Amino acid sequence: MTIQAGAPLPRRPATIKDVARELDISVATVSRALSKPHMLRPATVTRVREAVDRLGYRPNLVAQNLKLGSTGIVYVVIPALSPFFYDVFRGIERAALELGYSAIVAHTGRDPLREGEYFDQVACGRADGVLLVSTAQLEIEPPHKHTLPPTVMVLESHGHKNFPAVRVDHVVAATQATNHLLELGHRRIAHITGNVRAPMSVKRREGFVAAMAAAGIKNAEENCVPGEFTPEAGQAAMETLLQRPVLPTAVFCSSDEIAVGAIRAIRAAGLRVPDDISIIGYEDQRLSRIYDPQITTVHVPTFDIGYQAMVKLRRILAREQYEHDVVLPTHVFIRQTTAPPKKA
Amino acid sequence: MTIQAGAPLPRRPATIKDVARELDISVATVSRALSKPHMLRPATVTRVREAVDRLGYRPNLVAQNLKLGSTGIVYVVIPALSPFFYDVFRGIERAALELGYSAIVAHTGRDPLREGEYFDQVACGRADGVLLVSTAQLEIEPPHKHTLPPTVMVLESHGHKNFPAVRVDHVVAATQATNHLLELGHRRIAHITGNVRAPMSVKRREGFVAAMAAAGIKNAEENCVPGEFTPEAGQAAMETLLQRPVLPTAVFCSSDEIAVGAIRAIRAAGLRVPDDISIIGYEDQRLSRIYDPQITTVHVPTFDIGYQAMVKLRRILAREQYEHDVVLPTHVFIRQTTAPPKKA
DNA sequence: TTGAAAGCGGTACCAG
DNA sequence: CTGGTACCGCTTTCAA
Repeated sequence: MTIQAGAPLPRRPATIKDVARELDISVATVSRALSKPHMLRPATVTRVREAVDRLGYRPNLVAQNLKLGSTGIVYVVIPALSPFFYDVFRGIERAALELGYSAIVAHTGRDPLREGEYFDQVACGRADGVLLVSTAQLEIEPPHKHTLPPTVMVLESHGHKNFPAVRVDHVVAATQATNHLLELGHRRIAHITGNVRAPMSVKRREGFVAAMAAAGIKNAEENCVPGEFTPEAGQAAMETLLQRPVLPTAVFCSSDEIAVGAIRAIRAAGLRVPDDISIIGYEDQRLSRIYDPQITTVHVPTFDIGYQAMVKLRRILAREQYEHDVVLPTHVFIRQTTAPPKKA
Repeated sequence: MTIQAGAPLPRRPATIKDVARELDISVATVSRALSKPHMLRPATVTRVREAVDRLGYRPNLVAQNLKLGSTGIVYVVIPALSPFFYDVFRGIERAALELGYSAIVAHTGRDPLREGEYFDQVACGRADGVLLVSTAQLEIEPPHKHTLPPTVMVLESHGHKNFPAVRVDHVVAATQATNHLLELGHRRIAHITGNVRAPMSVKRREGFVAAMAAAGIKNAEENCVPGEFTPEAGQAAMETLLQRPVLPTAVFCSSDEIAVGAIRAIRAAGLRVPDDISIIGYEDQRLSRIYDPQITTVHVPTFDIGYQAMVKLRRILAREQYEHDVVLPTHVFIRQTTAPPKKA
């Protein structure tokens, strides 16, 4: 076990002045050699480059930001690190790369305080804008009202602030899921919701109930059982459902993770998916493809959402025109967990 | 569809000067009222606070950083956003919170260039240090040699640079996994490796071969089939294994995702896990608990690794003593995919 | 207790 | 083509 003494930090980094002094030229020249080489005599540029190498000089970005007033960074603020978020982030990142930005993930753990902090950081010049990825209720603290940075909502729209958004319509998507089940011939369809405090959960339930009503099935509310966005909650909710005197032939789960839990419960009860009960998930997480059986689910175009959100943020920053609210379409991806109901 | 005109960005944020002018006092006083109120007459402090509120003033962090020379931010640089990374990050975050830092995720997509860029950003004052989470081979570009920022490696040690690290010993861990199988009575044990370019893959294989040799089974190399860290690769590798004239009774998979693929292949062949073939994974990803059956795996203490890495980085930044290389223990978590071999 | 001013490390304008 | 210098917004001596 090697104990490291309070080791010296890397020595003071070279500054532009060091380079200027080394070459006995002005800092202005050094600065130009680096950012606008075409303005200088090639020989000068070369000398500067060499000195820069020799001294290991790197421009201090903080100073650069301060002077320029922009950072080329956007904060991607997310409530929770979830697999669902991957693809969204990939889309953001792709666009950021193309547009010359760095996208940095700021995780809040659903803590409104930290969310506020990150907004502050951005408002205070640490980044140029924020992409607010929402999968749950958001609370942006009032203190920031004066100086909210350029923001676009990703996945959701925001209840209170009227931020520009790139999102999907959960009501429509839930309707699609329900219709898929209906079209297979199911009538006794149950729904396991996500965390009811999350607006998306209530919208999905809303879509479910509406689709059922449109098919002539009233009081579908009674077929809804409250859950959370975890396999454990899905399992518990499915167990409740399995106790009822009359079993559903299909279940619309508010997320893929819930679906995984539901399937486990069904199997534990000695029943089979989809033979006895069909299951449809939501989100099209990687999990739904990996799982055995592969889960039929509502695909949310996460990559595109991320991509377009970043593009929109750029337009805002560049003061170009943009569409305030963009809604992307969802689709049902049919895989192995849905089938027509068994003939009784 | 509402087209938003090139909307005005939030108006120029108030600066410390605005506040000073508003109150007809000096900027120094404003600065002090905010950071060292005890130095001022309480009345002054109050007046300043009010003006700050009124104008919506927030100190510009960039300017503050420039002056103070530190940011309170650490970059968590990761090659790929993976579930495995979650818990590591949670640990980092917990420690960061306790120590008064913000941990920001910088994703490189395994692109050495971007990795270099982030290092630069930090070296150039955008953050105080970096936690380099490695799940694969890393290439830090030479140009940064002069001014590498304070860095600690997380999960791995670095082949070339001798960064301080908090990690596990993959050779030992692989030995544990293999021994578990051996102790159950298995002798025909196969191993599906991860991407062979990743050092961790070769270490795991090394541990496997060593454990087999120690049990008197020579040439275990022949039981190794190359894969990648994905379910698809795991499935393909397992299919290869299933073609062999004599089947293994157990398979040590280099990751949980590989295990998932292997299980799929086994089932597709009409065999059962663990009745016909036992499977052990590695990493203890969330997936291994969610999956049905739950996967026996080697637990890597991801949260602790993250936590301790952040603590170490703080010590480095504070110029305190620290242990250069910290190795945390791993354990086999026995779940549902391993059992004694069938009596033939 | 408060103010004036230097300076953090750059960039860009204005001269020459 | 190059140098001098003001300035970005803030903190912190040094004086008053």
